[in-house]
Amino acid sequence: MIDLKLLRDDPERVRASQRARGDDPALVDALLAADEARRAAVTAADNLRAAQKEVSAAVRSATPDERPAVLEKAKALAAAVKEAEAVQAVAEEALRAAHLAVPNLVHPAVPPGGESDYVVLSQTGEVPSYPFDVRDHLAVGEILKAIDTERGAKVSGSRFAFLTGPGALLELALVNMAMARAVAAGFIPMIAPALVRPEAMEGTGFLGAHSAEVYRLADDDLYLVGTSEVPLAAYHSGEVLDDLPRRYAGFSSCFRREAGSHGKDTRGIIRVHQFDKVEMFSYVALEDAEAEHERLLEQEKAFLSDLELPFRTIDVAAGDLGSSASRKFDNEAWLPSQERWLELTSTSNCTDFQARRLGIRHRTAGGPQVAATLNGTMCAVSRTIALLLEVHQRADGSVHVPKALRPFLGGLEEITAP
RNA sequence: GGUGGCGUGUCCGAGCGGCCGAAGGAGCACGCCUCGAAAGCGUGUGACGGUGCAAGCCGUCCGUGGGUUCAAAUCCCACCGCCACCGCCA
Repeated sequence: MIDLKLLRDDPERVRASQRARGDDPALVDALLAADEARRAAVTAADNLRAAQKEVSAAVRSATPDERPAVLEKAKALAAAVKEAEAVQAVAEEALRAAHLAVPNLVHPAVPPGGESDYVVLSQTGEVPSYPFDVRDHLAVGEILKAIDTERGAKVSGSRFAFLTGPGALLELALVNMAMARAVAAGFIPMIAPALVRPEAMEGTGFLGAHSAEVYRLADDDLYLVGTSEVPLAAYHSGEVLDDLPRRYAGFSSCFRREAGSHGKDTRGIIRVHQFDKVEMFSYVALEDAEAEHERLLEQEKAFLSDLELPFRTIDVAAGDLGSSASRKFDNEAWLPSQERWLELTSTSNCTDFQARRLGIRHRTAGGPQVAATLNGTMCAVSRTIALLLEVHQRADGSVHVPKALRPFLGGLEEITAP
């Protein structure tokens, strides 16, 4: 939710943000109107309530013969209050709906336009060339007996896989490495629930445009999270925090229906319904949000560098931002089998948008203030494994293990076919 | 799943249907005392919304949502959560 005070002060800024996203600026004017309607309703109801309180107090002190008349008056006012409160409730609900429809303000530096209008900020490492025919990650994984998608499909359906032998060990190594780095950088490690209540899902904005992506357990009214951003953001919902920043690194399984991606990335484990992830999540003061965003980005870049994966960093265009994000950086690693860049990690600055929705504030000298929230992927495991297998493959099908990962694999320097 | 108990401000904790935004503590802040501190004493100390240039004024909030009533922290209902015991279970 955007700040309504800001909206009243500078509606044109919000309209401009809408245009940058390719969204409808009329939503802004609808919100302004709803805001005004609510204030009118609140004022009317407040005045009636004040009058009712007064008369109500007079009931006690009334003499027996004035009493019936006062009671009569009180009853009439009570009815009027009830009516005014109904009007207020309707106005408040209308405001809420209009409020939810307006996405976060886009940061001024964000490139305008759609999905393809991103700006490349940097490239780290060189695009590799191979003196042999490269295999894709699934082919490598099958040679090494690291991935079994056929049995994944037999047991659970398409887009499910077993990680076997070295694949399973690779996952544990990556998770441990990601956690170790997060801890060293001051993040509190967390094992987060993967099932959450509707409020957590709503509060983080995942039941809006992306609700078709989300698994729901209808019998229990619980949702399977697509990222531990959800439990980590909801963790402090409704709280006033004494001290910021708070930095968490959450590990959880992630579940995605991939409803709109039929036929896309169907081979291997690049796009699966279930994977594990280590996610960084920061709560900071609003004025520190940009610096924190850089910090998260640096963590992500260092992690990928240490895995010796070539990647580029892009500034995602306004039209491709999620509704909560004011700015988003993606790190895209080189996928040799397809000779293209593939999104591997991502970090979003949600400013105070998500926190306002979840009621997360912190104490300042000037009273409680809405916090800012940011999230960033440390390691999305399945996709990282896919890239390690592809990028570090050798002609004989064996795979080089990056130095930084070796301590987490018992010193193993290469993975070879069994 | 069953039975019983409980949810009040930063925390503990009291609260007869109206005089309760709410006693009393603790904590915290400031002041006095002190060479300094502790102790002691005094004062202050919630959030949100509306309105106003402002001081202020008005309204809402006692887990959440409904209901009864002129009037609800207080009575009724539902839900959520916590605790204890029993059953089941990794």
